[in-house]
Order: sequence, then C-alpha cells, then structure tokens
Amino acid sequence: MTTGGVLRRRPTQRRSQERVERMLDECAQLLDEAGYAALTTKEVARRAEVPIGTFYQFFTDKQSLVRALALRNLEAYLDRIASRLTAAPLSDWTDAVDLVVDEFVRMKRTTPGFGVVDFGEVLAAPGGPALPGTQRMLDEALENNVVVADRLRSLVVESLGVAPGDDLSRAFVVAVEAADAVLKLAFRAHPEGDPDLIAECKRLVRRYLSDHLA
Amino acid sequence: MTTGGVLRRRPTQRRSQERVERMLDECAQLLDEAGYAALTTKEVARRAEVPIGTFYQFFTDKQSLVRALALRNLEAYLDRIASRLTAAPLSDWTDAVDLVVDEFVRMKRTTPGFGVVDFGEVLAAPGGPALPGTQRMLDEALENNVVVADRLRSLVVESLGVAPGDDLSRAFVVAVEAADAVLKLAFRAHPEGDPDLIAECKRLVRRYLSDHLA
DNA sequence: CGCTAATATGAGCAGAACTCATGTTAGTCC
DNA sequence: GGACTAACATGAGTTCTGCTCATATTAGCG
Repeated sequence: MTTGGVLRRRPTQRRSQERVERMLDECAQLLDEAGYAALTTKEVARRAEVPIGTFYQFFTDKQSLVRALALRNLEAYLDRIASRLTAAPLSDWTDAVDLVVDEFVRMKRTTPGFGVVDFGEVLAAPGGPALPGTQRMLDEALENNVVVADRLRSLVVESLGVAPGDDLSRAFVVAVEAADAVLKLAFRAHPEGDPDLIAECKRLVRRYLSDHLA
Repeated sequence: MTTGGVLRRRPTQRRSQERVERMLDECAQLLDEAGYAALTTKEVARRAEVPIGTFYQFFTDKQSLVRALALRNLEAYLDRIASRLTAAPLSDWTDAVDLVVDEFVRMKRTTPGFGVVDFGEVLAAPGGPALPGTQRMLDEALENNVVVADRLRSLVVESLGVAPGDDLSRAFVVAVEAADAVLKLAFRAHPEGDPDLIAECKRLVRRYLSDHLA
C-alpha cells in the first residue's frame, strides 16, 4: 500500500503500522454503519483501541483518514482489475465493461467503506470548490475518478491492443464518472445493488464508448 | 416556492419570510465561497442579520437549510425548463437534451449554490446510507435527481407526444444521474464548465436514450 | 382591548475536532 | 552494556460549532 502524501507521518514500526491499518478498518466500518456525517475521530480511535493523540500522530485530519481509506480501496480495486486482465485477456472491449462494472459491484458488496472511492467534495483539494481564480485542472489528478479512468484506460488498451487515441482519455473519464454515479444510485436503491440499474449502467457505458472503441 | 416539509415552521408573516429567504441567499453564497464543510450556521445567521435563535426557529438543522436551498434551486430549474418548453415546443427529442443540459449550465453559472441540487449524502434521509434493513426505495422520492428525472420525463414526453413506455422512467433516472455527474465534473475542471465535457455529456445522454426515444 | 399564536433573542450547553507538553520505547553506534 | 536520537504514546485541555430554551415581544383578530 502506498498511501501517497495522505498521512501526516508514515508509520515505520510494525505496531504503528498495524494501528494505522486498524484505524482505517474501523473508519470503513463506521462509514457503512452511519455515514460520513456521523463519523467521529474519537469513535474511530476508541474502536481501534488507540488513544486520540495517536490518531493525530498519523492523520492530520478527519478528511485525511477518509482520503487514506479511499486510496486503499481504490488500489485494491485496480489491483483486482489488473490481475483479472492478465489472468484472462479480453477478446472484445465490451467484455471490459462487464469486468470493470462487475468488479465494482463485487467490491461494493464485500469491502466496507468502498462507497468512498469517489467522494468528490471530501477528496478534492481543501478549501472547497474552486475558489475564484483557482481553476483546478483535470490533469492535476486531484480527482479520484480521473485516476481510476486513466489506469483503467491503460489496462484495457494494453489488454486489447487498441490504438490509443487522444480523446480516448477524456472518453474514459466521462465513462467512469457516469458509471460511478449510476452504480452509486443502484446501491442507494437496493442494499445489494439494483440489478436493473447495474445492467443499465453497462448499457450506458457501452453505448457511449462504442464510437471510440468500435 | 413550496419548500415541502423542509422547514421546522413555515414563516407566515412578511418579515420572517424575507428573513428565511435571506438566510437561503447567504447559504448559497457561503457554499460557493468555501464549500459545505466550511458552512456555519452562525455565519449564515450573521450575514443574513438574523440572530442564531431565529435561524433555528425555521430550520431544524444545518442540513435542513441546505435541503431547502436545493429545493429552491431545483424548482427554479424545472420552472425554466417548463416555460422554455411551452414557449417553443420541440420538434426532435435530441433538442430536449440540449435544452436540459444548457439550462443546467446556465443556472450553474448564474445561480449561487446551484451545485447542491443533487448532493446525495446530504439530502438523503438522515442516518446516513442504508442502515441494515432500511432499504431506501427509489419511488420514495428521497432522491432529488429522481424527482428531476420524473418531471423532466413528463415535460419532454408531453412536449413531444411520445408513447410513455414503462422503462422510460428508469432510463430518465439513469440519464439524469449520469448527466449530473459529468456536468459536475465539467465544473470542477473549469469554473465556467469545460465545453468539451459539456459536449460529451450531451453525446452520452443522446447515445443512451436513443434506444428508448428513436 | 384582550387573547393567542407567531416571532425574537442570545446566553449557555453538549460535544466534536484538534493540540501539546510530557513521557516512553525502538533502533543504532560505540 | 550505555548513551543518544528519532519515532511513538498519551489524554487532559482548548476552541469552536451545532443547537436549545427560557423569556420577552409583536401581529392579527374577534
């Protein structure tokens, strides 16, 4: 796990590494139980059996905690996609859509706190939405979904051997953003993910990408 | 303005009505300035020149404030769509996509706090995401985007005279959810809304809906 | 003019995020 | 072993936010 610049200090000793991991686990649990608004640093610390001071040794912030969790989930997701692609390469690009969506659904069902992967507001740069003159760029990779889109694109392109067009990058970003939204809706509508909405999500993405990949 | 069951008590006298309106205005301003996390009830009250006690006379909650604002924006949006449709009926359903998206962009540019129209987490039922056994249903209309989708569908169907299929309802929900996500991305990428992403949003929706409306 | 419901007000309470001064351990070089 | 440094541990305390509530004032109406 890389957990980029998310932590205040990276734990080097075994015990503190375990503690950080435990805090992330409990954070995920609490997010699934009561949502972000009800998430409490004290409760996370209490459940992880860690004093509150230790929490703030490693996380600068409540957001920092959630961001670190999102990053961990995101990497787990991409790793699974990558390994499934190398295990069984694709014959058709439409299979890639199924694979990517199904894996999302699978992780959402099994991985606590997986719903936080996007979480635009929280994960974006601090200070809230675009202060005047700030103009956050796409390629600054502040957006989680943009990162996912980029990795997915390279994985799929590699596995299929397509010519990497320029606008393919943007197309993937759009597709990921849209699919993410529809899948989240599917899980808001039904705890296990509304099957019809999941199917529609695939149809949406296939329809949209067919121009670029057919 | 209807502001459903959002308020703790509906203001009947002129002065309090103005005060509630002023609080919503300042809320919108603050949301655009610093985002939801930095939003403070005290600051809203201070700017609206209303004591904090008065704030809680009308709003049960900080969320209640934001929900009321979202509702106000949402109704303004739908009203504009409706009046534009009656002013100049559509010849082609693809025009409806342009109209709906362009109007969204226009309002996002001009109306403070318009970004809050969806705001899944915040607007959803209190208690965070689906507690075990709760299973929030789509047709409970807790989802703002579902309301928007339904209204848009009836408006477009009416203006075009299409046969209202059963799955058209779900298709509109999916389209609205996806379009909303992509448009928000467009505004995160560029303060005025990235034109390429706006164009892609239209393409996405047209592609997806063509099965249902062609 | 009196009566009721609506409105007004801000000190104060509960609790959350986060700090910091002080103590303890792990690793390393001699 | 001992000495030294950097990583880690700790929880009482500070600050600030959401929100309440007892009490005072006003609007509308017969």
